[in-house]
Amino acid sequence: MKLTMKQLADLAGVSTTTVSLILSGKGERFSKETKERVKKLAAQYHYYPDFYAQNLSTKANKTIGVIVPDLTDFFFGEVLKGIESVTTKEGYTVLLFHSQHSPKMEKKGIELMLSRSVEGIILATPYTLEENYFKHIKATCPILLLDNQGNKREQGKIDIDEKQGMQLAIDELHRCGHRKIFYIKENKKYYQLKEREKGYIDAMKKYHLYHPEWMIETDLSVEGGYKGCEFLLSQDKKIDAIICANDYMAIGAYRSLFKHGYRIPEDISIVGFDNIDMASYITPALTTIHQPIYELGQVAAKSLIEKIQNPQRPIANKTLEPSLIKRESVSEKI
Amino acid sequence: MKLTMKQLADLAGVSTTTVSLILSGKGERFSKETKERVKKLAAQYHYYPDFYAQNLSTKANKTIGVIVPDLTDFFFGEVLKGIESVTTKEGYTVLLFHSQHSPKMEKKGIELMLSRSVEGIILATPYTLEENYFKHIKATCPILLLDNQGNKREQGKIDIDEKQGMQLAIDELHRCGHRKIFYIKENKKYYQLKEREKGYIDAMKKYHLYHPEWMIETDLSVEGGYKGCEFLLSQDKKIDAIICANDYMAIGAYRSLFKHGYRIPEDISIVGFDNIDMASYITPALTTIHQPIYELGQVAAKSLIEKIQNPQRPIANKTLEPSLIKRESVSEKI
DNA sequence: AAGATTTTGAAAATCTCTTTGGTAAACCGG
DNA sequence: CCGGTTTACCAAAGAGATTTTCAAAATCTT
Repeated sequence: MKLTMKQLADLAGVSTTTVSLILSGKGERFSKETKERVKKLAAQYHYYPDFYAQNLSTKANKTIGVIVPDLTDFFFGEVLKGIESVTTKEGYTVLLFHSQHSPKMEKKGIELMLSRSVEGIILATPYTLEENYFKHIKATCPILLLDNQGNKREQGKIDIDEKQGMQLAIDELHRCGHRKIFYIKENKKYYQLKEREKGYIDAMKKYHLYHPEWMIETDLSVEGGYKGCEFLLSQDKKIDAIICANDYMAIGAYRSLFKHGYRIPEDISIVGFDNIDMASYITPALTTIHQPIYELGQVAAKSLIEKIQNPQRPIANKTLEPSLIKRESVSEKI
Repeated sequence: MKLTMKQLADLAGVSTTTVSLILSGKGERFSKETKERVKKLAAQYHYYPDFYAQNLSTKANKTIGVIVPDLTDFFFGEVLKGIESVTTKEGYTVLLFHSQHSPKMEKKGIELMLSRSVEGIILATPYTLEENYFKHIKATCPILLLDNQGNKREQGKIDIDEKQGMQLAIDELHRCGHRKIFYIKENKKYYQLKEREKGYIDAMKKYHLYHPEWMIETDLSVEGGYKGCEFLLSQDKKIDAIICANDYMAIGAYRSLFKHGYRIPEDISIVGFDNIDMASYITPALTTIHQPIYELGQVAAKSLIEKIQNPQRPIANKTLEPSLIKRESVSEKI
């Protein structure tokens, strides 16, 4: 049912050369009539070149591969949007792969990318890649690790300074007069969370406030935040403020606090982490740490495209800075 | 830098036929040594066949194309997850395209899909397709319209009964004794929203409660819901309940009501629409209409794959039923 | 009008794989 | 030891584009 170029050429009474050159805009040298006849027929029959055949000869497909563990996660969704904003501007197409949090799938994704000769890869997953395999990929096409494990690669790493974000949160709480600052955390899943925890510990030590038992471990989800907060309240401790490892957890904490009749921020202050959309919509609006995730995606895509265009130049490592978004969930005690 | 099959064959001292057959598992007829030698070399050099060349000869790529306007929208994200859950089970790969709410981009996406010889297409965008073009696509590969405009195609349409959802909401409010039921709506963007509005009008008429001025038009967003509610409150009318055209708007309405000191649901009841994750996390948890969106994606993918496997059989139209999720935002007045 | 030049378009090589149709060597029964 | 079967492998023909090279026709020069 699909027309080949040969068939179209026969229809127009010309050779495939002619069709190819005219349709790709390189055919000024042909007579006006020929050009128009070919173009008209192509449109009429909805002709479009076969992508596979095209690639086989040209090898320049203006495609970059992006591998993420989970699209529905706010973080990766945002990163992807950032990436797409620059790729579309630069005329690149994104080939997306969804590893579903499985390192095995991730490897499959990389193979998929390589077999499709993408011009570059952005790997936004948190697993460590075997060193040899990484080298092999790098020999084939540029690859960029986004917010990855923190494994000490010499180049091609883009991330956010998570520790700094936690500093910001604690500095603000301290400035507002809070001292008993608890942390609802999770530490299995991602490298980032370990960094946040380190940040908490360092900052609390800085103010001589560090107590290991002020850290509550739970799941990284609304439900987890709820449970963590319930546990905390059950202990009958005096609480000034709670920092949650992400905004979802903070939303869970809200639910628990409301249930027990606490007022936010009058009784207990809350700080989240990530600045998801919802953070500004809940009541009271959540004070949180903004992670420049969209920018992270943009910077990554820019770096990669630059590398594609100048293969000899190395990809610079980049670390972006988070910022504090003050809203309504922290009270000024002083 | 990338090895071709020919190079690998030379390395192993065999022909490309041999390599091809062995690596694709169709080479039992070769000697054990040859098989092992080839496999070992392939692994050692990380060989994988060029996807484009492969497709050029085989034409069976086990890929279906999915076109959505916006990935970050809850609805499309959920649909995509539903689709992927069945495609991966059936061994199909999804080629995703993001039309960014532009009909022009959408056409480009379709062309992309066709030029890559996908075996089928799921079009999840709300625009009407020119009839001729639609026929052309259908002649090339199966296509399925997901929750589309409601344009009267004879086949290949899958959607949700939005009107029924609104009925459910109003029946429940009425049952609970609410009479002054307002509707915060938007009606420019999607076909679905028009259906919801029709559903509101029909159901209100059924109970002889219909007043056109009880419908407030605003944007389809948290911000829009907030503004719509502010406007409503400014009118000093007696309000029993507010239905919002989606959950985001309901979250906006919460914010406005809290600001003015109203209690939900004691003073005013709220019903949302869509059942997004957040709906169960906010306080009070939002009573809403669950749209079987994930299932919608699943049904669509199943239908399409069935069509691919039995091309002669037509795709059945399907309409899924929404359901009421009772939570905490509606009070029982009786 | 003969030779040079330009215009127009076709033939053929190329890209990498799959698959069909072989062939050469080994083996086997009689 | 000869025709027939197996075993183990290869050559070559596609698949549908792009692109270089080359040839015929038209036009220009003097």
